[in-house]
Amino acid sequence: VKVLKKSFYQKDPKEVAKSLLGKILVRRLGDKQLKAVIVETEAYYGREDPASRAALGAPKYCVEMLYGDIAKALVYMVHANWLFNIVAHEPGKAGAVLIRAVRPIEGIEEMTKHRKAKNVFDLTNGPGKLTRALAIDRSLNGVDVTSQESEVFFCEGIHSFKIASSHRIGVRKDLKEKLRFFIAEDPFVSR
DNA sequence: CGCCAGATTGACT
DNA sequence: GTCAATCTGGCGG
Repeated sequence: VKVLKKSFYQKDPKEVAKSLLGKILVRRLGDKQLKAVIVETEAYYGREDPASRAALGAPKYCVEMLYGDIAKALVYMVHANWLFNIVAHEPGKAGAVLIRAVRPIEGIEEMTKHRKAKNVFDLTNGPGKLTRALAIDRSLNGVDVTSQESEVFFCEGIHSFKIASSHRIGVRKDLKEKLRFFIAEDPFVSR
C-alpha cells in the first residue's frame, strides 16, 4: 500500500479536499483493518472562515490544531457526533478537511457491529455515521495519518471518477465559495 | 453552575 | 418535508 505523504497535506485545504476523494481511509483496530474509499469532503479555513472551528467559541484545542502541524487527525464533537478532520494547509496558514462520507470496502461486518444500519449504503454516508462505524473518537485526536503504524492513515486509491461540488452542508454562515466536494453519482455520498 | 450553540441524526407527518 | 434528542466546551453570573 502507498501511504499518502505529509506533503500531500501541505496545500490549500480546498485542494486537499479534492485530492482526498477516491483515496483509501484505513482504520487499524487491533489485528483488524477497516478500509473505505473517501467519497465526500469539505474544506475549512482559519479565523477568516465563519464556519471554522477556529472561529470564536470553538474548543481551544481545535483552534490550536487548525493552525498547527499538518497531517494530523482532528476529532471533536458536534451535535453528539464525532467529526473526523485532517489538518491540512500551506505553511503559516490554517485549515482542515472534513471527511463527510466514505464507501466501505473492507471490514463491513465489523463496521456493522459499531453502528447498526438498514443497509450498507446507510452505514457511512454521513460525517457522524462514519466515525461510529469506524470507531473514531476523541482518542484518535492528534494521530499522525502518514504512518502505517497509526490507528488511522490514508492510502492511494481509485482515480477515474467525476468530482462535483456544492456549498458546505449544515453550516450557519458559509463562505461564497463552494467548499464541499464529492464523487458524482456515488451512492455513498450523504444526502 | 446553568445556559446555549453547533461542520448531525433518526424518527415521524 | 419537519422536529427533537444528543454531548461538549465556552461563556456569563
